Amino acid sequence: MARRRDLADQQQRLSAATWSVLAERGLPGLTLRAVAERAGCTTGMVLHTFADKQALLVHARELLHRRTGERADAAEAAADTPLAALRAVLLQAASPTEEKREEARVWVGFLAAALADPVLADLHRGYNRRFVDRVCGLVAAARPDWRPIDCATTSTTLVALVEGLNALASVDPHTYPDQAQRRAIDTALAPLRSPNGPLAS
Amino acid sequence: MARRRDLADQQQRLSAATWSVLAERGLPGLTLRAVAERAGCTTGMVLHTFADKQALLVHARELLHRRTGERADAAEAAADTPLAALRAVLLQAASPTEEKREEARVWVGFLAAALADPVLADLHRGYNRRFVDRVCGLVAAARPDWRPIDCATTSTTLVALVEGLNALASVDPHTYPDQAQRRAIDTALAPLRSPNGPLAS
DNA sequence: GCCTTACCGTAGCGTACGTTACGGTAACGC
DNA sequence: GCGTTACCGTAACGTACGCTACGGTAAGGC
Repeated sequence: MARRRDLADQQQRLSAATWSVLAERGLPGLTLRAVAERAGCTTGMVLHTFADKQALLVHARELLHRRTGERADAAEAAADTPLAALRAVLLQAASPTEEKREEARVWVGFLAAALADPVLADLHRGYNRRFVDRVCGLVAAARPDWRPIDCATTSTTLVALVEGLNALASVDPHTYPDQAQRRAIDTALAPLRSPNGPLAS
Repeated sequence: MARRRDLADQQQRLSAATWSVLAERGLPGLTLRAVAERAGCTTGMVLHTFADKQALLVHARELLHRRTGERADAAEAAADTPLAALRAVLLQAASPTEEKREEARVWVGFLAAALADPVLADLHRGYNRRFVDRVCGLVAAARPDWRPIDCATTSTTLVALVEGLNALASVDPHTYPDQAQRRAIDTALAPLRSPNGPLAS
């Protein structure tokens, strides 16, 4: 035998480098050479760890989902009521940390890549639907008196709002500052605090 | 002298071809050769009409803004009340036509491109701020009793929702069908029909 | 301590990109 | 109708890409 490498660690570090390049240079700047340089290795090592560029992209996409998922888990677990959990999950998705900003840029990059790459599109749909399902469950828990169709509409609305805020703020943080994002989310959550239905005034 | 070309017409046709390629192949597939092939000419003609690829991109971005702006103008003009105008403007941005779907994909592409291209980022910010201003004006007209800060928050919320719906539906139209988009917008417009403030239940 | 073997850096392949130089071609002035 | 001139198709340049083949190197087994 010869020396054994830590494959999982290499995959983690390389997909983190992929992420970093994606956030900084955008989708056109994501090349194997750029990833290798950022990771402090060569393109040979990159393609020994991942079969091809698409495998690297897929792994980085999974990493992004895992990170956001874990943060959502933590936010949800820390809240004591369903409404508070819902608000926490939505707010953390629009949190003002630089790390989150980077994630938003990467998310936009993968969204655009999914438009031309069926594999990335499938991943994106799956992850996004899971996020919608999570939000939908929290909405239903917060408002057990609502019909499922209302919960579904509300959850897609909330997810679209949060992702839209993230996408727009990633390019124009001045127009969409953190405070505005929080206010927007709280405005959208107002119907959940109302004694009426989601569409009633 | 020699034969004179219709520069404006060529620019229009080439940026339409650019747009078409962008919608179909995504940003990575947007090459001068693909644009030339789609426009039925050669790369030489493309680069005689536009100085370089970036000029072509900029012109296509302006064309996208002009189209969406004109449609918003039409929707706004056809409505008889400020609230109806606001709803029409938002709904046309999420209209279910294939043309609009194409625009959504192109918009996502330009959004991602703006993350790495300062020129496109400036254009994006300018156009988006104009859209927010338009929505803000309609909100203020529909609810003259609201404070400016509430109008601003509501308008950024509505714009983020609409753009988020467009972005998500462009990759996953099944999860975000037209009906769901319309319901989401009407849900978000509910506070404007309420006799209370934007944050009240 | 040597041999085997996995690992990965190097170098270069083929391809496609943006861009440019040049020559052919068609229209206008006269 | 002829020369001039703007226009644009052709072809190729340099570059950078994804990817691969090969050889050096270091870590294990015995």
